[in-house]
Amino acid sequence: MNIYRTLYGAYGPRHWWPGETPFEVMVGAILTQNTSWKNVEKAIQKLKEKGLLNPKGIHRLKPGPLASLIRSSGYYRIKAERLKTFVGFLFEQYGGDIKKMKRRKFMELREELLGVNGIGPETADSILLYGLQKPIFVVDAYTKRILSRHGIISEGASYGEMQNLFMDHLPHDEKLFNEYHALLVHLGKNVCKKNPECDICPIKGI
DNA sequence: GACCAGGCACATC
DNA sequence: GATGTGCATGGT
Repeated sequence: MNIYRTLYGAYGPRHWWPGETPFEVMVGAILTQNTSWKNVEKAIQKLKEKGLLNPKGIHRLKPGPLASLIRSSGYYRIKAERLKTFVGFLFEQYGGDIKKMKRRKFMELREELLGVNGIGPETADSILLYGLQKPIFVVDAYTKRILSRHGIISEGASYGEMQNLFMDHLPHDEKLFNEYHALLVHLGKNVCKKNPECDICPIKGI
């Protein structure tokens, strides 16, 4: 919590995860797997231009054409399949209705998502937190790097261990989890990269 | 021309 | 359970 307060004091609210709709956030969560957000934005933009950035639009597209639209996000063939699989799940279980999905108990939904091929823990948690406003903490490469570099966790720590570290010590508040993770990403992107020695890192020594 | 970026599945031991 | 590999574009 001290780290959170320090980061918030340094950078203020980040208003994070760009995306006009929950579905857009979910698509972004899959496309950004091991990929820079800039490349994902271009792919999202293409889908938008074609009016296909909605469950029906993706559902009707064939993998080939979908792959060429999302080419800029890398791994485009496998990601086209993953989007198709996810949207297939959305229609199969929830009739293609995000609102219906949102009404599901979220820890049970999390298990369902993890069962979908192409959705791992980070993607599932991003969908839940940033797409559906559920109180779950998202761990990503930035989070892991920052925690291990400051000696808060060991390098080999698992996803669950890192997630529990936050969730065991913080109130389960969606807004807090959202903001906290966003601040960690901001720190990772804008500070750690330029200062690998951590001299100017605001959370040094906390 | 390396190296990296908001992972995941799958094979193998 | 741990470790290794394929997937692919675009920026530095």
